[in-house]
Amino acid sequence: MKKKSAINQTNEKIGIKDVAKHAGVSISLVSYVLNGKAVEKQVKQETAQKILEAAKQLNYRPNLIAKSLKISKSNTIGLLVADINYRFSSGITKAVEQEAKKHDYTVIYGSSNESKEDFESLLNVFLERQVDGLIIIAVDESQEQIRLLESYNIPFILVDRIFSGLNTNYIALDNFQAAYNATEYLIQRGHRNIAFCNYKSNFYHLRERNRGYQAALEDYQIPVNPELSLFVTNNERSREENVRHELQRILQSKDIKCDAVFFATDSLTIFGLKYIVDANIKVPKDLSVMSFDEHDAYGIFYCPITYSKQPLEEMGKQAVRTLLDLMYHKGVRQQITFEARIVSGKSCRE
Amino acid sequence: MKKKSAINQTNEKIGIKDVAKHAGVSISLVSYVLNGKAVEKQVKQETAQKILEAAKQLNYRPNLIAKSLKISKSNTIGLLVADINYRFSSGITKAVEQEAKKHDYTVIYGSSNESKEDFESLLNVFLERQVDGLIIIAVDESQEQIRLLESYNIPFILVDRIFSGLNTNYIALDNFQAAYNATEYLIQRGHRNIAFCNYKSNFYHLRERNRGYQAALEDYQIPVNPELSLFVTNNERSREENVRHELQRILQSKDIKCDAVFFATDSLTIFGLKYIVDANIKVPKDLSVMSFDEHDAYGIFYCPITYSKQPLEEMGKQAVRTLLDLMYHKGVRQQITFEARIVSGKSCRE
DNA sequence: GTGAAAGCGCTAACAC
DNA sequence: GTGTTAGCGCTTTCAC
Repeated sequence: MKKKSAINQTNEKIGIKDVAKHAGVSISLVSYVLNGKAVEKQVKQETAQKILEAAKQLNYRPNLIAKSLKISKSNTIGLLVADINYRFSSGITKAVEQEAKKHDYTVIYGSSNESKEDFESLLNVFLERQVDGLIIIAVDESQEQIRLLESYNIPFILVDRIFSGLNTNYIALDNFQAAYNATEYLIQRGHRNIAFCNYKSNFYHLRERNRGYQAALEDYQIPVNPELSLFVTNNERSREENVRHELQRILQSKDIKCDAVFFATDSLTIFGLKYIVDANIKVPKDLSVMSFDEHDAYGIFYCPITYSKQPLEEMGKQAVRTLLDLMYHKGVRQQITFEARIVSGKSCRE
Repeated sequence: MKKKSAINQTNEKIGIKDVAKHAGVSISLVSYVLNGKAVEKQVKQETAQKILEAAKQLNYRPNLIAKSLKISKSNTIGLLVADINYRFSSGITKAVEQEAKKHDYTVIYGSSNESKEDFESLLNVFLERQVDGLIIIAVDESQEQIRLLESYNIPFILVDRIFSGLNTNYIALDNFQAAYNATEYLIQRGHRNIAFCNYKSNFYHLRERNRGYQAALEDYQIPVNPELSLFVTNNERSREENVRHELQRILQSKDIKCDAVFFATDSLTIFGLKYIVDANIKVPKDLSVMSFDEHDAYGIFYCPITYSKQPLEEMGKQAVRTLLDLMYHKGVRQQITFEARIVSGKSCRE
C-alpha cells in the first residue's frame, strides 16, 4: 500500500491528482490553473489560490513527458552537430540553446563526429523522441538521409553545410562572397600572388570558398595560378604535415612568387602559422596572412591575424527562430544567408 | 475520416496499433517482438516475421515519449554545462554524448552561462522532463540548488566544480596535486621565484590550485612571496588588462625577482602570452611558463607551452558510467578523482 | 502462443 | 465554476 504524506518534499512522485486531492478540487481545475488558463476558464480566484498553494506545498512538478504525449508536442528541438569541439559548432550550440530556452524549448543534443552512421542513427533517435524540429549540421555524404527526412513530416533546417542538389531550409554563410571579399581585401592591398589553402572536400560550403577566391582574382584580371591553390586532405594525422609541405613548396621556391596566403578555415590557419613561425617568415613584411574564421589562438601570434568572421550567434539564433516559424507555418521554404565580416588585424600589409 | 494507406512512408503517424492490424495480430505481440522479447515470450517464429515485415513496410517508428511515460523512465541524461565555448565543457560534452549513446541514452543539453538563475531553471526543466540522471558543471553559489537536488530522488554527479561543504557524487581532477606537480616541475628546473596567476574565485577547484602551488613551495623550503601571487578578477571586460598589469608589475620591477610564471587556467595563459609577446620577453630564456590546461593556441606561440593536461575524455566517459551505476544501484557515494599529466613543451628551462 | 484491457500523468471536450 | 472522462501510444498482467 503506497502512502503519500500530505507534505511531501522528496519521495513519492506527486501528480496532478495529488494536488487536486490536497486542494479539494478536480484535476481539470488544477490543470487549468497550473497552465495559466485560470482566467480563460473562469476559475474562481479563491479556488485558483488554493490550487497554487497545494502545488507549492506538495512541491508539485509537472510531468512533461505525459504532457507531451497528450498534446502530441514535445517542445523539444533536436540539435545535431558534427563535432562540438569545433568553434563553429560550440558557437552555434550556445546560441541555439539560449534562443530555444527563450521560447520554452529544450535542446536534445547529439554529435555525429563526422560519421554518417552516427548521423543516421541520431536522426532516428531524435525522431523517435518526437522532437518538434531539427537543427542540423550535416556530415559528408548525408544527402540521402536529408532527402528522406524531407519526406517525413518534420521541420528541419540545415546550418552551414548544405548540398547543392538539395532544396532544403537552411541557414548558411555566403561563403562565395566571404571568400571573394577576403581575396579582394588582399588584392586591394597590392597583392597579385595570392595563395589559397583549403581542404580537399565535397562540402558545398568549402567549394564555394574556392569559387570566391577565383572569382575575385578574375574580376581583377589576375591570372589564377594553379600552383598557388593548395588543397590539403583533411586527415587527422597528416593534414598538418600536408599544410607545411604545401607552404614550403610555394614559399621556398625560387620560381614561384607568393606574397599572401588566404587560409580557408581556422584549423588550416593554425597549421600554417606554426609553419610560418618555424620557418621564420615575417608577417606581414614577407607574407600577408588572411584567415577564414577566427580562433582564440590568433591573439598570441606575434601579429594579430586578419580574418573573415562568421556571425555564429546570429546564425544560431536565426536557426531557432526560423525553425519555430516552420513549425507554426509549415510549407514556406526558408533559405537564409549571412554575410561574413572582415576583422582587420595586422597580418596583411597596408 | 482518417485513412491510412497500407504502405505509408510519410504522412500519418504509424503506431503499434497500425502494425498490429497490418500484421493481423494483437498489439501485445507487436510490442514483444519489436522489443526483442519474441523468444522470451514464446512468440511463433512465423508471427514474429510477419510483425517485423509489417513494421518495416509501414516504416514504423516507436514513440519513445509514450514508452517513457509507461515505463517511468526516459532513457535521458540531463547535461548542464557552464559555457559550451570552454574547452573543458566541449570536451566533457563530447565524451558524455558519446558514452551516453553507447548505453542507449540521449542527452538533453543546457547551458547556464555561469548564471545561477539559468542554472536553477534548467535544473527544473530537466526534472520536469524526467531525466533519469544529471551530469552537472555547477555555477558559483549554487550550493543551495545542489543541496535541494540531493533531497530529490534523482541521481546526479558534479563534474569539476565541487563544493567543499557538500558531500555529493563527483568526478573531479585532483587540482591540488596537479598544481603541486606543476610547481614542483618548475622547482626541479631550478626556479625559486615562481609567480602564480589565478582568478580570484570561490570555486573549490581553483582554490585547490592555490593550495597546490603553496604546498610545493613549502615542501621545497621556498618562502612563499605574496608579491608573486597574482589574483585576477574574472571579469570579461577587464581580466585581460588585469593580467597584463600584474605581470608588468612583477616582471618590470627592479625589486621583485621572478623567473617563472604558472598560470592556473588556459585563458590566463593566453592573456599572459599576449603580454609576453608584446613585452618582448624571451621564453624560456628570461621566463619559464607553465600552464594549467591546454589550448589550441599554444602551438603557435613561438615556443610550445608546457602544460598540465586534464583527461577530459576519460572524465566525461566516467561521468556517464558512474551515473548509470548510481541509477542502477542507488545509494553508493561515488567520488572519483583524476590526475593531470604534465605535457612538456619548451617553455620551461631545462 | 495469443489477445484484451488497465493504466502511466496529463489535457480538454463535455456535462452539469 | 466545477467535475467526469476519454484517450495520447505504449507495456505488461492476466485470461484464454
